[in-house]
Amino acid sequence: MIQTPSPRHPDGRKQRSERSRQAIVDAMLEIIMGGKMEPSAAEIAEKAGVSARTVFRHFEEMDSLYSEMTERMEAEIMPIIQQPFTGEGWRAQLDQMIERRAMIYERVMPLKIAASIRRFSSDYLMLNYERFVHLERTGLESLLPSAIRKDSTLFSAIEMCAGFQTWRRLRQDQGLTTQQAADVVRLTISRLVD
Amino acid sequence: MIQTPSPRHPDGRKQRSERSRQAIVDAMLEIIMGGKMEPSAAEIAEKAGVSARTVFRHFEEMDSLYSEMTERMEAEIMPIIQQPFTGEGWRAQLDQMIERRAMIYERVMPLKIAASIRRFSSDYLMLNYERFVHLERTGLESLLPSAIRKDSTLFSAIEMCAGFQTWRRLRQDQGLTTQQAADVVRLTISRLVD
DNA sequence: GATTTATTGACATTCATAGTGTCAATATAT
DNA sequence: ATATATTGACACTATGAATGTCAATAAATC
Repeated sequence: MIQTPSPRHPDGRKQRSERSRQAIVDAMLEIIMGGKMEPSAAEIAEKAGVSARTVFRHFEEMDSLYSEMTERMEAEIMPIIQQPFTGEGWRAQLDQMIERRAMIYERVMPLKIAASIRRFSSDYLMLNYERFVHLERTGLESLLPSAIRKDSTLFSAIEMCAGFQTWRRLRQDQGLTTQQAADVVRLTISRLVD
Repeated sequence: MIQTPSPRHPDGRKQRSERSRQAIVDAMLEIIMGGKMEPSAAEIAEKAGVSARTVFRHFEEMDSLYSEMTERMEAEIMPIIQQPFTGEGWRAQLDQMIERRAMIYERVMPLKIAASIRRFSSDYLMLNYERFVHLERTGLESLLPSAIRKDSTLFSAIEMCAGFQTWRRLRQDQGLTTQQAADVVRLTISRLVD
């Protein structure tokens, strides 16, 4: 990360550099959101309006680019995740969490898929994938009553239902709409906790 | 597929060719089952004890190799799938189907993952992926009573629980044992159908 | 406006992978 | 011994990830 000393009017050359860098990440996001799961550096460069050499001036390797993209995505969804629940009681809060996750997963789906299909050839992406699954689990642990948490089969079932890959399967593999997918997750989880 | 006229004693040269071909598919399976999700043609050739050129003599492209691997896998699991259910009633048969699927999914998991991470850059693998999901669905449709089939939310929930990607998530992402994963699937489906 | 400094473009290059053409080497059949 | 099929070895192309180098361009300074 470039540490800028924040002068009164920053260096125009440094601003140009930062514009290039952001354009590259923007291009990556646009290409993946547009449905191409495996953009090449050349494609990203072309969309960003820079040369391929410049892509590798700003990002040491493709993994760095995925990393920046992930940070951008997480910066976007963190405010949603960190919002306190308004519901009274864990059931109402669980409902809210499911609702939020549906929205979040829908938003980041192409990016998550793009990263996940590369995870076997990238230590960084594999660790990041595992970290996300871990966050999914701890998010539930912080919410569910101890009786459910202690029942590992039940807890794992809820964790499975509330995870990104399950959402992706409902939406992409089973072809459900956002509403239908949300209905399926709600139904399954309600049967498990009741 | 090579159409052999089945002579009394087949041509030694043709037998040699067939041995090479099987060695290549065997090598592919061994490398993937050994945990390397993205074997290169060079790696496959080396393990098969043939040259890389020979790999591309027998298989026009890598997709053809995945195709043969898939056929090999399906030939192996078809007898299990086609076995008639012994249980009385759809609930008992559903239990048996879940049991069989757990076994089948466990067996083919590395191959399925290896194929699935390439599906966005291969029409063949994408179609094959979608065909598999379709088979998962129709397998359930042939078994479940019409009341459940008509409730699309409920049916989709069961379909989700009984699918390969859910099994993969439980085993790989959530780190459950085969037994624990089967317990989760049984619990979730029993809550849905009861 | 000239000069300096930083950023980028253009190009050649390497390495890995998928894939192909060609010819010699080897295995098998006659 | 000769003919035929299969394969190995090698050179090659294309694509993608990545790097080195130098000129072109943009921005800052004098």
